[in-house]
Amino acid sequence: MNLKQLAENLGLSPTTVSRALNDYPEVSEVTRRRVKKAAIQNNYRPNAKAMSLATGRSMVIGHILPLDAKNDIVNPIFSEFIVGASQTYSENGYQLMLSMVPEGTTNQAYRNIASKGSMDGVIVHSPINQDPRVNLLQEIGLPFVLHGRISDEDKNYSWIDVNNKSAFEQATQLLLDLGHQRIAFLNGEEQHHFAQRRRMGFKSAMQSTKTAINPDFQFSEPMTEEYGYRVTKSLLSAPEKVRPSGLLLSSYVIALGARRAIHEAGLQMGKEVSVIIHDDELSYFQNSETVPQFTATRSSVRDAGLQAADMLLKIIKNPDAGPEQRLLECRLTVGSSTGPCISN
Amino acid sequence: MNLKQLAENLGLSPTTVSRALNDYPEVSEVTRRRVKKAAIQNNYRPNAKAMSLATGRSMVIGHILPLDAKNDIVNPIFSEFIVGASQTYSENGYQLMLSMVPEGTTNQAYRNIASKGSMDGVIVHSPINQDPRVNLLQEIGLPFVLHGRISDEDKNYSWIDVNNKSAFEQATQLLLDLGHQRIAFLNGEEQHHFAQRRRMGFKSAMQSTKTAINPDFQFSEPMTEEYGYRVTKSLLSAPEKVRPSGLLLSSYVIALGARRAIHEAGLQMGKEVSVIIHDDELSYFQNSETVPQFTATRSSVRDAGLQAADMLLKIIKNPDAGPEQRLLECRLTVGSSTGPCISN
DNA sequence: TTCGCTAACCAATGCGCTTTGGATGATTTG
DNA sequence: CAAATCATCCAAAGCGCATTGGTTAGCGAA
Repeated sequence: MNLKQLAENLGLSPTTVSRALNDYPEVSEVTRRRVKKAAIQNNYRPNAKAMSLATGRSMVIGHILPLDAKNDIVNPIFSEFIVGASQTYSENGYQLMLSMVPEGTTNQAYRNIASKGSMDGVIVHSPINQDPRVNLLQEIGLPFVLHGRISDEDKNYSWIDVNNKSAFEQATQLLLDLGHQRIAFLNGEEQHHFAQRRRMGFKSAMQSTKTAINPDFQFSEPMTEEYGYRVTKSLLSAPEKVRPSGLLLSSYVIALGARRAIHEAGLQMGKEVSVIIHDDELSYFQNSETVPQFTATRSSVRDAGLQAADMLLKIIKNPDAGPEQRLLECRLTVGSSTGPCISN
Repeated sequence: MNLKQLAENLGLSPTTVSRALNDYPEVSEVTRRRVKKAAIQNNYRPNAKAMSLATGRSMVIGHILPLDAKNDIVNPIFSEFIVGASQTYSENGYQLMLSMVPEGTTNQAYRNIASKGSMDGVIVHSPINQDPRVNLLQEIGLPFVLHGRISDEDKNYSWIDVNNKSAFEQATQLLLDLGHQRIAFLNGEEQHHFAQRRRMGFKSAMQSTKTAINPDFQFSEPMTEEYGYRVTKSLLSAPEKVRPSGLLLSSYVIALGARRAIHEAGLQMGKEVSVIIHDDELSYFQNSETVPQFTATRSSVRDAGLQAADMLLKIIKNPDAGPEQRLLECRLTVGSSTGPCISN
């Protein structure tokens, strides 16, 4: 059933039917009712392709995800972000398109997307340092919001980001306040800007208290369970007075591995080893205990997705408004994985 | 740059340019070369909407994900499945569209999708028992592949599924062979067919060896870490001779919680408690140890995604070929989380 | 009565592409 | 040498909608 057929059924012109359905004023109330009723009865839905060809808007938002050849780990937080975003989309009649772009073909892929005209805007995930995609998208003129940012004081494009520096500064400070001096930091890959900023926060807190940073306690790898396990195990094999008493972990998944290593070493979190993590509040990892298991800097990635989508739709609706930046602050909540240092 | 402009630039008609680009034979080789070169130089890409309006094919595959209101946990395996699928898509020029359908609006949502004509086919995720979506899609006439199935011997629609029954039968059998009699089974929600079939496999192995199934050891909940922790902790609080000596866990995430409870109880996997899990081989949980940590029935969900996409594209290409079913067998690999029963 | 105005409708065009059904000149065939 | 064939191109229609620019009838005002 298409518009033309529906119009014929009703003895009206396609014009009038179209206007009736889209709430234009040039149609009498009686006719509008009749048209809308018939549309529902006949299960009529406008053809999205025809509509977008006629209007120029596709009502589709793209989410673009770089896919490393050697290390194509799906970011577990990505799916959570998507859930938040898709809530915004469905409320506004938008669809969500997913593009996994293999490393190296970025330029081509983005130009493809833009000139094929199948998306009204995109959200760019996992930016890396010096990410060329921002310039590319600006050049192409495709509305976009970055999840994360690519440099410090960039005000000329829209992004939403967690205040990673502040979060890790606070987390480190808490460990220091608890008396921990030997702090190990298991970060994500520092080609990602968020990881760099976490590193900055860590350094800042350490330096402001004039605590030495042990280079042997610094790590930067993809955030897997195995990474957390392997490194923690190795760290804890040293004598008590030498090994780290505090662990700063960049993700829940790393923490799962670290927790395993700690348990296997016969130690307890919050006693011999204090652990602080960054927690993106993934739904399937949420615990319902009264005292949270991990002391953590928390920030809902689902909410970030929702807000990012909001920002993008706003840009699309009003392209002349300048770019917007949102910095989400974390809550540092104390759980049972931290306690005073007992090995000094 | 559109087709018409490109044609004008070249002094050709749009018809000829279109045919040249799409490798129709009615164009001379010389002209074809010239056209293709100009297309690249001008960064020309055909407008996807116009193309699909003209051809009737949208080159878009939808992935449909039910979103429970009360329990909208994003299945962590979903994103892994998507990575596999999108590999197939990008090789074949398809795009991936994601639809999260809130519970209750399913019927409307699917009809929307179909009549808007924005997708050439869909992959349906997380089917539940008596899922009405299969009938709905067949009635609508939209090509689809089910990830999972909804009943035992359904041969009249296409699906891809892991042989859950056989996997859990084997896993249970291994525990039994190791001397475990008191086996706890932490399953997923049994409104999902895969969970039901796992239950069947478990029962089958228990019954064939005439081992009693303790109803107090049977669970069925959303597969979270907290679930694994809470239930395992409670189970292990019973005296050694009474509590389960073997745990059968429906997912890696559950196992993470169970492992935590086991460690906290001062016990070791493979010694006092044997654990077998089902492992979907999520990339960020893969361990690189020589002996895997968990004894598990393994099946790559990424590969399933790749194959599901393959099947769907085949159906779209050749709609008259009958439905196809693929049953993926698991590998039962022995890790360090299982050992002989020591508490009988 | 005539004019202008408004409410309510419609015909026709265009979005950018594919595809059908020619048209044209060159080449081959009997 | 005329007829048939072929290679190569093009004009125009159509996909399903939104939108521009009418048209018509009915009304009140002058």
